[in-house]
Amino acid sequence: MTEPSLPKSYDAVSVERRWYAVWEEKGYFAPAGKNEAPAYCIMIPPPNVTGSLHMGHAFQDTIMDALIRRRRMQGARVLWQTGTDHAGIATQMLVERQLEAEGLSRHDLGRGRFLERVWRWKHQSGGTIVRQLRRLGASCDWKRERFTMDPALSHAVREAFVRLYDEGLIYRGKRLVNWDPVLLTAVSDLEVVAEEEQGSLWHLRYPLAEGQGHLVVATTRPETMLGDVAVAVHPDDERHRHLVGRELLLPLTGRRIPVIADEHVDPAFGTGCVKITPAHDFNDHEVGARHNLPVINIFTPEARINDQAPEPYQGLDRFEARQRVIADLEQAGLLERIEPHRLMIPRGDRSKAVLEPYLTDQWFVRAAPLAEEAIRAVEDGRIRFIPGNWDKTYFEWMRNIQDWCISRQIWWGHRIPVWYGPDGHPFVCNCEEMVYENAAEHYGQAVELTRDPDVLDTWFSSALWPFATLGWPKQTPELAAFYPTDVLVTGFDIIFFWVARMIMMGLKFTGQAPFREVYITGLVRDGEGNKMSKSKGNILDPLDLIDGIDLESLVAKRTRDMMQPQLAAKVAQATRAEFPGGIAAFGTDALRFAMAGLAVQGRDIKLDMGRVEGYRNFCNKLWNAARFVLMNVEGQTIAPAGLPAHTLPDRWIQSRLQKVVAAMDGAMERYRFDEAAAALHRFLWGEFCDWYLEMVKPVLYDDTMSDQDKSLTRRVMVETLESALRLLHPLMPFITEELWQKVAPLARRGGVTIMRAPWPVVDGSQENPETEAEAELVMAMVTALRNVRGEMDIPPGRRLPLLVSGEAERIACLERHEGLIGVLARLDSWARLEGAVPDGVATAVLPGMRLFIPLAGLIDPAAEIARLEKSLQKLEADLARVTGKLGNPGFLANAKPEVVAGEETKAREMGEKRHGLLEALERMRALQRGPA
RNA sequence: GGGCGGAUAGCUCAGCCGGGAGAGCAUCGGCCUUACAAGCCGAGGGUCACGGGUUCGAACCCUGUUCCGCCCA
Repeated sequence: MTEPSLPKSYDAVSVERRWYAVWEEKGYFAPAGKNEAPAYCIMIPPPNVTGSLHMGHAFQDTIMDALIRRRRMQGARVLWQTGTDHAGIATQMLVERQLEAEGLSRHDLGRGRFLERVWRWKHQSGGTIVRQLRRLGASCDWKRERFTMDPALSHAVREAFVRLYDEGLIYRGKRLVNWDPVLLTAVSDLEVVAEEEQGSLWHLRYPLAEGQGHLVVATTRPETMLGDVAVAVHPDDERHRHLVGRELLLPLTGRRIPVIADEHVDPAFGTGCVKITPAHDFNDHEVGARHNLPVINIFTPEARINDQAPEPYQGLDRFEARQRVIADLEQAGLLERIEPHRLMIPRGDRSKAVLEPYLTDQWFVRAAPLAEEAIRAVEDGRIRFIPGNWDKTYFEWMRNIQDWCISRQIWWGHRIPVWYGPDGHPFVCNCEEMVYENAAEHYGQAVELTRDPDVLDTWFSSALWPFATLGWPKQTPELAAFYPTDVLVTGFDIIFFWVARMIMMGLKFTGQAPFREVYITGLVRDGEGNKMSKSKGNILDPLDLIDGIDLESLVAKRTRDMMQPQLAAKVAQATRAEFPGGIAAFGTDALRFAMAGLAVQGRDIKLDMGRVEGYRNFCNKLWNAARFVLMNVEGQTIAPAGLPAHTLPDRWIQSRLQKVVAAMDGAMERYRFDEAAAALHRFLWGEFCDWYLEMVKPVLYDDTMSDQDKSLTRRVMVETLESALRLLHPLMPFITEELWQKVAPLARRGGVTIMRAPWPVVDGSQENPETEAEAELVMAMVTALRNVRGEMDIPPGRRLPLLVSGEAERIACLERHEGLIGVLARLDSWARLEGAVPDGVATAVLPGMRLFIPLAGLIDPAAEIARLEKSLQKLEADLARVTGKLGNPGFLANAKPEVVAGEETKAREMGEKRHGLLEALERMRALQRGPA
């Protein structure tokens, strides 16, 4: 052994920083490999430019990076396309908040200067998340980083718009849309989050216009009565049928409105009479259209009452108006009652403002025609969801798809490429100069044009991401090489927002689905299973798990900038309870391995900190295993390649390595990252460290072993480790690179980085079932002896004598590996049992052999009896089950022959073992009854 | 109301085609054994939510029920 060349424990932080910088600087992330090599491409779901890294990114990016690194090692030309999106509303809100702090609004600056200001923000602060992404070890090609507002992508967006417009797939129309009265923009259906909130159901009396009597309507939004144009009842509703066709006097307005019959009314809800406000309710809008009713808009864009309502209400905010309307109705004796009611309130996903259905001119994508092909692409398997059942969700949405409102009344984003002539005639063009030419041609003279002020939904540009980032609409070599991409890795929460729309746009503009597979991940939740959110104060920052964080900083971080500051104390308390010592630094590799280990398909994952810590320990274990290998190999002779291994441990570990390579490939191909992590963990810790490195010690340290044997073992040891490092690299890039740099030369493997080292392939010539069986017997003997030692409280340092009896081949095996077994089981000596079993022995029964430990002084008969009885009890339960099965004629007749044979073998071995245990028990009992 | 998923050891989760219930963490006992105490050796711990069915045989397949979560309306 030489002086250790590695520190005694693994220090993740220094290693990670160093290697990432090297990789990036040397350009290892860029596509490489020969042109004829297969291409492999993953598009990163572009994170929001205002965002910062969260657990969802850590999870998904780990998976993407693992896929990417493995393919790269397999020799593919690999591109992980990265970038960010411009997050129209979020970014604009952020910059507007900054302006607000300076006492300014965007209108004070004007559109041009405001946009300059946003760009300035982007250049200064927009890179947070991509810097953080690097800390995860993400091997994306930063040289090709894209932003959805880049000139090239903006060009693609305009081009897409124009083409869709020309085909009639984009149109402008006055429609009821979801309107955000705070942000003053329309949003799409998907940006509405409807949640149940406590409200009231107001019962209002509407008097008949002619004669006595009234009718009672129930509403959750009394203020909208100012815009009522009818009251509807169900045509079959006996209670109200006689009123259909009559007129009501709409209170507070003096308007006469009809009572109509409509199937849509639910007679069981409220009073069975529904007020109809077509301008402010999606259902009412349809009812109104069916009955040719007028549409009376009573709101300003800010959701204040406009001049369509009676004067006293004008200018009131919608919530003030509600109070006022109720008060006035009550005064007029028209408020029958108020009951508490839970209802769904639609809020904007960014502003959290209560949204209004609001009638405005907007741009829409006609989605149904695009959806048709997108549905087919999944139906016929061009695109496959993993897990498969997500296709149901996709189909359901696609088959009921609504037109997509793509215009936003904000400034930050891709401005709609439409200009209007003096008479309002629209000119749609990708290029501003051309538009004026077209207009001049249209009008026969040069004219002034006004550009549409709206911008496009950010998701419109994201939908083009897979091909726009590769140069579309130009037919670039990148597009030819990497499109369609191979797999998309993303969360189920954006299947509609993004996945579905990418599929539609990809098919439309390239004729090909943008990816072949879609791996859908679950959400990362906290240890209790709660969704992580700022307001709950349960966010865990991946970087805090990597670098560690002290308690006070964590508390401060979680309670900073809370939307509801009154929750801060609670959050602080919960945080102190959950992380009394803060969070330890686990390192990126441990975090990544945990993410992979938890990545079970079709299920959200609860982040188990114990697991992350366990894998931090695994890193250290690996580190020390490598340290041990290096200590024993550096500066020593290493057998030449090609010389076959011949010791049992060497041949065993080589055979096991083949199994783990195959397991790893299988798991990765099926996107079973949990299995991949488990296979590597089991092999490295459970086999390589626990057994192989221990079995190697007798070889390396025994003076009677030949130099050639030792040099062979050194070679196998270092080769196996080197292969294992390559297998582990996709999940743990940093520690594997650090160790590989030292290990690879000793394993005579060239190359500058493990990133570009070849992916291990199964070598059938090293698979060896006989060796594995022999090793298993050796290990079984060692385990049995350790078990006796542990159960009988025999000090670990005490060397044991051993007597054996049994089948000749078993004993021969012991004889062949006596050195190995002697060291592992700490034997003093062993001998074949001649004659009767001596008194006072502890017994272990293995298939085909019995092990006796004659240590009269150390063996407590009572303890040994207890131990044997426990073992016997367990055995008899199993044996009963097996004999029961074999005694069942149905089983013998129907079960597969190999199953029956297996059960018979089991029964034989168990019977034998039972026999041995009973004999041992009898001997101990005799000893206890009367010492001779 | 429709759809999807979940219920397995104290906790977090595996368990492929039906054939002796597993891992990590936690717990208990013993160890500074010459890579690693972030470690080593050993042990205990499960009515596989509940009922019915199919089968020689069910954690697994079918069916019903309960509870939990998510999505859509």
